[in-house]
Amino acid sequence: MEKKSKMEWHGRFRGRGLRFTIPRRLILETLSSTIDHLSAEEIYIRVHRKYPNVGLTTVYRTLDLLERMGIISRFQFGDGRSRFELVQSSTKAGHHHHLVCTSCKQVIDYDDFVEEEVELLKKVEKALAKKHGFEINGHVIQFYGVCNNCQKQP
Amino acid sequence: MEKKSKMEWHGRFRGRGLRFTIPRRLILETLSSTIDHLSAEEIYIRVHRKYPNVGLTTVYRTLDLLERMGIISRFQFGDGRSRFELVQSSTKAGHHHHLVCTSCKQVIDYDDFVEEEVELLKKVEKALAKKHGFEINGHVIQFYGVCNNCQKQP
DNA sequence: ATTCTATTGAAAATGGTTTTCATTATTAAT
DNA sequence: ATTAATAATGAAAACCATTTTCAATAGAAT
Repeated sequence: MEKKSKMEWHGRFRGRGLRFTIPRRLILETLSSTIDHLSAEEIYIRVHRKYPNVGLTTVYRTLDLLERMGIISRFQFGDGRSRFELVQSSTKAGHHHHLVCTSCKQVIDYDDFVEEEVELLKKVEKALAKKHGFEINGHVIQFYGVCNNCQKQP
Repeated sequence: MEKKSKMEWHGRFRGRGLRFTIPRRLILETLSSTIDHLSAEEIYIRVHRKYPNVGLTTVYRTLDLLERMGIISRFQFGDGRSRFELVQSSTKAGHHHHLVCTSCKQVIDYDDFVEEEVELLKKVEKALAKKHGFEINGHVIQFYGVCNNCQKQP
């Protein structure tokens, strides 16, 4: 599994004439080994612990690249920074949507109704793609609210 | 309609011990008179044209306030700045969702399937609110893709 | 008109992200 | 393996949307 995805990744890079470097591998491994929604800086810190001569700049550049390659998704939850996770294709297990507390910024992944949501979204996506000539390759569903804990403390 | 909403707004401010000042009125009028998703700076420019001694700081502060009051919604389409529109309650006409071109950043409002979407979302919202103890007060549905025009030019 | 205090504008500070540029490292060819 | 070509990197500086600070101003109740 480790090996397999490593080779998969390597192939996706080489296929585009890109190099599968150490920083790129470490960033992908970091994202693979957590369910959290990490920010660029959080990824930098974790990568940096294992391999101290990786710079924050490279993390930003790599995240942009991975997003353009369709390997990771970028989310904005309202705390002023982008957060990233490995793409969970909406047709596969693991795909989820987000519930965000606008007060403490915590994010809960939910998948309770994702099948239903995705089913509808696929229909909408198809219609919108046709109507507006778009090539659609992603979606976001997010609920915003105030979590249990934040409701108590004013 | 102009007068009516002006009085309505005035009431909502006074009800919270807030003042309905000239900058606040102008910002609300600006948002009322467009269907665009304006950024803080775009709002500032428009307000500034009519009333040059309104500062950008005040625009930011007012937008934060209006969002907290539930009068406007903030969206992040990925171009690095927040964009705002008057709240269109999901139960009322005018409510729409967004289709975003990740290349040129254009945003298309669509309402083709919004009734269906909102119906499902209400069900999900209720379940999530109960399950996680959230008080949910908003949602985002966005599709991301590449528009007709951007597909042509590499 | 006066008082109280919410609100404001200007300037400075903040903080996430991007750019610049000289250096390094990966790959394909030798 | 070496080498040549160039993709990728790190550090520092630049960038830019947003926030903070603070003294001055202006709503609203009296």
